[in-house]
Amino acid sequence: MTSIGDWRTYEGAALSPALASALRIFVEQGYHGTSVRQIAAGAGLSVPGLYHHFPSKQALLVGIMNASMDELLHRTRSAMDGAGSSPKDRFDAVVESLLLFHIHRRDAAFVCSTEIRSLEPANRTAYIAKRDEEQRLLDAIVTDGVESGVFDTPHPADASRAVTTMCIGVATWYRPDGPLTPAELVEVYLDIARRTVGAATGRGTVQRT
Amino acid sequence: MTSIGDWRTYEGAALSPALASALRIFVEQGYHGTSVRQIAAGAGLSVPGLYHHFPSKQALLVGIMNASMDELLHRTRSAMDGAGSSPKDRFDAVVESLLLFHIHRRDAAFVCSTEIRSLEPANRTAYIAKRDEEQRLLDAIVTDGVESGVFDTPHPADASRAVTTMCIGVATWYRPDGPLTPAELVEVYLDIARRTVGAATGRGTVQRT
Amino acid sequence: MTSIGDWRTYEGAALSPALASALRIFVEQGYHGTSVRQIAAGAGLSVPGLYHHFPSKQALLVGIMNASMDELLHRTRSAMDGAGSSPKDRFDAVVESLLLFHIHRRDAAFVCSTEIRSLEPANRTAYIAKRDEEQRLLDAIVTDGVESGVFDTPHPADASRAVTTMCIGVATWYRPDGPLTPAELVEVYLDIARRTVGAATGRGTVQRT
Amino acid sequence: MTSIGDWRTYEGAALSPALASALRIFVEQGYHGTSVRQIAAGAGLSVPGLYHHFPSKQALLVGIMNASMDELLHRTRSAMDGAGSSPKDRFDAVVESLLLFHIHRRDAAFVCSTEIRSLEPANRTAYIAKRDEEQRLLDAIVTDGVESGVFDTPHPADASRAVTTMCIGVATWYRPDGPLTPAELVEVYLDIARRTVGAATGRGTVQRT
DNA sequence: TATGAATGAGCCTTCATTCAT
DNA sequence: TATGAATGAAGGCTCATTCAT
Repeated sequence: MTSIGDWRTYEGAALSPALASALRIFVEQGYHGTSVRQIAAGAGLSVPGLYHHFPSKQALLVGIMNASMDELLHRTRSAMDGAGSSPKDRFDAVVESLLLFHIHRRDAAFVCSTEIRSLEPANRTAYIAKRDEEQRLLDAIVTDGVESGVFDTPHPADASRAVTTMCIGVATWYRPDGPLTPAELVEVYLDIARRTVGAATGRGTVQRT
Repeated sequence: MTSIGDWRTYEGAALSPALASALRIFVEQGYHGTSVRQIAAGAGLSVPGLYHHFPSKQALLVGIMNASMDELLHRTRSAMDGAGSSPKDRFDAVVESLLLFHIHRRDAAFVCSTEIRSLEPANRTAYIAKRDEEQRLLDAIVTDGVESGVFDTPHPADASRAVTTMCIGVATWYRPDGPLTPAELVEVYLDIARRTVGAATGRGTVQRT
Repeated sequence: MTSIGDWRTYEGAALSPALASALRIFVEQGYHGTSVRQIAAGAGLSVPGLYHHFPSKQALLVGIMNASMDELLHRTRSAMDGAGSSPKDRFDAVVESLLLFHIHRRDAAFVCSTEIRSLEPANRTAYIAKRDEEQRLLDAIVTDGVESGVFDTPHPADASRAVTTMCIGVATWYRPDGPLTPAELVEVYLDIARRTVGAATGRGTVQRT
Repeated sequence: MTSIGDWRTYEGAALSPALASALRIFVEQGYHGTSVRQIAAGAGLSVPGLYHHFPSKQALLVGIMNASMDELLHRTRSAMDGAGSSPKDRFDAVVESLLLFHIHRRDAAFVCSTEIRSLEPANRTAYIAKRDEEQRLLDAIVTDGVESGVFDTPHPADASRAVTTMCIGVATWYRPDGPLTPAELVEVYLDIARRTVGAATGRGTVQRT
């Protein structure tokens, strides 16, 4: 759906009513705190009506989490593809992609980071593979940047994970009606992220001691 | 229990059997995914025996979360008290305190960051007040450091939160049998955290472009 | 379909796909343990497609049980008609008919003896009338044989029922790939049945004490 | 409970209220046609109260069937033990034991013969082993009697099974308020059973052809 | 004719909690 | 203090059946 070039564009998520209802309530009450009856009611369906579309409550969670991670992976790859070969540009693209996703798909991203343990083993394995794939995209760029000298950190893997962690954290606290617009948040966090990996910021804010 | 000076020392947590059992299972299954029967069995108690010590399942969660946040606040204040007045030293002390807590109280910290929504409103309000109090301790130091010129970031509040976020994230992935000892992890993350707020690192690793 | 003379001949049952599917699953799981969805799937139909042919699950059971009992009655009457007037010959004919039916219509016969209680009252009444009619055919022959002195039992009604019971029981345990061919089983059970009603066997195996 | 000598004595079955209720309804509606709610109501319990005593609906069925078969085995062995070494006496004892059981434990016996397929695989295997053990007790006596010349049948195994089948069938139709007292029924069926295996009856009812 | 979609009722089971002993 | 027994409410899920298309 998202082709190269529009990885920055978010319109209303295309979740089915059932998934959208499940997502809404999972965010507020968690997977185990949510009843199928609530999900059905939120989707304007009877319980068997809900089961007509999804075979189980677990399938709803899997549907949300896999669709989200697939979208994130797709967008991140698009961002990388459009960013050229410079590690700095590629780093910026991936971080921006992470940030925009966690801003505009806040609920889904929150559930993704919160309900991994609620996935049944096979589903968890599959999901984690995708999540790790996403993490490796950033890892490779950071390693590349350090090796080519444009990044400067003695702990590329830890720095990469720290960047991911803080971007994921955005889904926990960001509010559209808060003080930061998405663009402002991206600017702020890009600055922080670049520092984390030792990419000099445009304004040269870090001096030698 | 923890007096000034030993905020770095962690021994076996002093949770009662009931709280310890609840914590263990909450980590794996979440609050709503855990039954009172499981908790009682894990504590070697009958169900009414458990209710003799705690009046409800919610009380167990409150007990875990409040005790944890109290301990963190206490340790962090001890760390600050022993760090003198330099913003850099105070920053390092608070970050190290955060890291050690999320390493050594990993399960409790994980539940604290995961189950806020499972708290009943009054309990949630009280807990969030403590959590914000902890956050403000770091915020004040960062602001102070920026104003006094030893830190350099245009976004002190966001940087402070980012540092907290990445420290909290440690509880999600740290394993005692992993590649990093607690001391090594502290060193790595202190480096990352200092960069985030523009505190020059000891080795002057970042140059101007 | 079965005319006088071929009451011994069994070819593939002429059940419709829906009835055949229902029968197959009723045998394994019982009427109440079988869902309409399973029946439809087994018949290669959608659920509404199944309802196009049969108005209810109950109608499927009625269809199986009535068709089976009608077939048995028809075959038994054909057997009697071809057996002449001797009570011994008539007895043998009816017993053989019972046996062949419970061998070749094993599944249907099993359901007939097992699911009477699953019939709604009106259907049950109608079915039991047929079943009793079948039983009376044998009862009359036994009584006749006793009165005419060719059978010797002080309990004709009980003996007749015992014979029926053991023949019905064949449907429970007979396996086409077991040690007995249908013809052998008929021979064995005819011997047993004759003894039951005191019809001297061909080999005069029983002596006075 | 039943010691040698009182295998003929039946007093009120010692089933717990839950098992008694389950049995009563299983007889009328079958296992799958019976709801746990009905069983609980019939036992004067709430549904969780029922589950306090039995962990599942299946456990109720297993409880009924295993207890019944255990009782039958025990009574049959007692009957054999008290019957001396003569095959005729031993045969009579086992058949009488079978008959009395199917008269006085009619409901349980009916469920035993009807709900085997409702047992989960492991439970079914265990139950069938007991049932076969019971059958082998009679098989051995018949074989013994044929070998020693007091019984006369060319098909001892089939005759033995036929006897068992007709005794089991008693549970299907016997009514305490019917025309036969238990003692009369035993007399009638003992006569029929003896004929089946070619044991001469006391009154010499069968002649040579 | 055939089916995707739907539903009220009910399934077995478990929940957090209580209370008599 | 500790527990066997109990319960109203709710859990996830499936039932036989219907209907618009």
